[in-house]
Amino acid sequence: MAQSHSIRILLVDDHSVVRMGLAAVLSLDEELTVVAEAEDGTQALEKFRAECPDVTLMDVRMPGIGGLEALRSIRAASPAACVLMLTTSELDEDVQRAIAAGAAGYLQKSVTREELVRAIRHVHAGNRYMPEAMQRRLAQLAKRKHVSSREIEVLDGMRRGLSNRDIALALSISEHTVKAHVKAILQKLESADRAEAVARGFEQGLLRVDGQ
Amino acid sequence: MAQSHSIRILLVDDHSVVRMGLAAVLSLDEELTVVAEAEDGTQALEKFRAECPDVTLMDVRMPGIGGLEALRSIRAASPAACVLMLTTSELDEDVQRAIAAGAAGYLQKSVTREELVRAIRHVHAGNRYMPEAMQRRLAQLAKRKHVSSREIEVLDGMRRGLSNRDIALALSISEHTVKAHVKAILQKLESADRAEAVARGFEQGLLRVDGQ
DNA sequence: GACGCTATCGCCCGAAAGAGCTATACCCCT
DNA sequence: AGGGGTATAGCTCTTTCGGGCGATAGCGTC
Repeated sequence: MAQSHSIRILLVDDHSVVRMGLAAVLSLDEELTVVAEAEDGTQALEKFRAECPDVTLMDVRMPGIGGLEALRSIRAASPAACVLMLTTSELDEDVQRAIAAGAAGYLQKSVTREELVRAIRHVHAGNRYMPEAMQRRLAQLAKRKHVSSREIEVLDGMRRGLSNRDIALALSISEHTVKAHVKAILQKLESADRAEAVARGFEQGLLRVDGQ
Repeated sequence: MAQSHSIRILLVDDHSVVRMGLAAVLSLDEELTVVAEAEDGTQALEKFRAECPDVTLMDVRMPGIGGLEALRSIRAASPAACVLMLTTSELDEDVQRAIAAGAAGYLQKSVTREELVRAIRHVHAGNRYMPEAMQRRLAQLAKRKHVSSREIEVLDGMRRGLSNRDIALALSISEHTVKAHVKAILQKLESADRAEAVARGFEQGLLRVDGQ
């Protein structure tokens, strides 16, 4: 079998157009072979198990089980899995999470053919791949204060227009505690009031349009 | 020339991967010819002028001059232009604006090859093309109360954490007027307070992560 | 074990927000 | 000419918010 020096690739993206684009780009290189495609996280895990690809190219944002969860599942099933994450938007939060979850690299979809191929070879060789723009973003991200999960629950209450008291009721804690959380949130997000905090939440990917 | 029955197409998308995917999809059909590609709004207008394509496939969201403005420019230059807008997210606000700006149709990037080709033929024949999902979205959208541009300015002030007085100063109007606007915004967006209003603003595409 | 971070709970207080009410002037469309 | 939407402006009142000042307890790390 002459496949030993061929890089076997799994494509995961909910947009068929993007899958076709990636397939077209990759087919130009003899060494790269797309062995399977998936259009959501569940399929991705199935195909991964079935094909054991050398490299997985996966969109971060997908309906249903998102790319991040799929990444975690894959890495759980096969810790050595080599997964390159793709993103349209550069929603910061995701980059960090993906790295933490063991992504081998992170790319924007605006990537050129050359860089994409380079990235695939790079991660296949066992390295990490992170474009400069992303690195800068990560650096910025690292500067940001970490917002705890409890605080995000409170922030989500604000986003839904709840008063401190209502949030307290919803979370079964005292209003004073909620105020303490709100205060911490405003500090961490450098916001003057809850409205700005909610805006920052969206900007930083802590809150999502599609309802978390 | 046997080109009379060939549909000449201009592709506009900032993601090269997507352009290649579209090109790959379209090349499967003999009748469809991609005559040019552009990766931003400015280029789109240039290429449009140079090639006078029968159909333009354009992404809504692009860096710099967005797809909507490009659409307007093209329609201004050539009112009969046939432009199909493509979108990743289904950010509601844009659909409506694109229709208003004279788009011949609206597609999501998750579209199948068949539907894409059908859509192109359809609009080339002079019809409008709007998938059911989009139509439903438009219907929902129509129910929403229209937020005036002045109100969006005020909403943007809230998003930046400004108090009513600060917004008043920034817009050179009285604080009372700002309060009136805020009240109108809360009503229209069915929000309990400014925090929820800001959240709705993001959800409805009135506010954007990338800074409007 | 000490430190840091988090979650929890407490009080006081001034400033801001939002509800309720009214009113004028403008523009566009019918 | 009239009606609907918008922008502007004013008033009062109650609620909420956010700042400032605390405190205790748990959990993980160094």
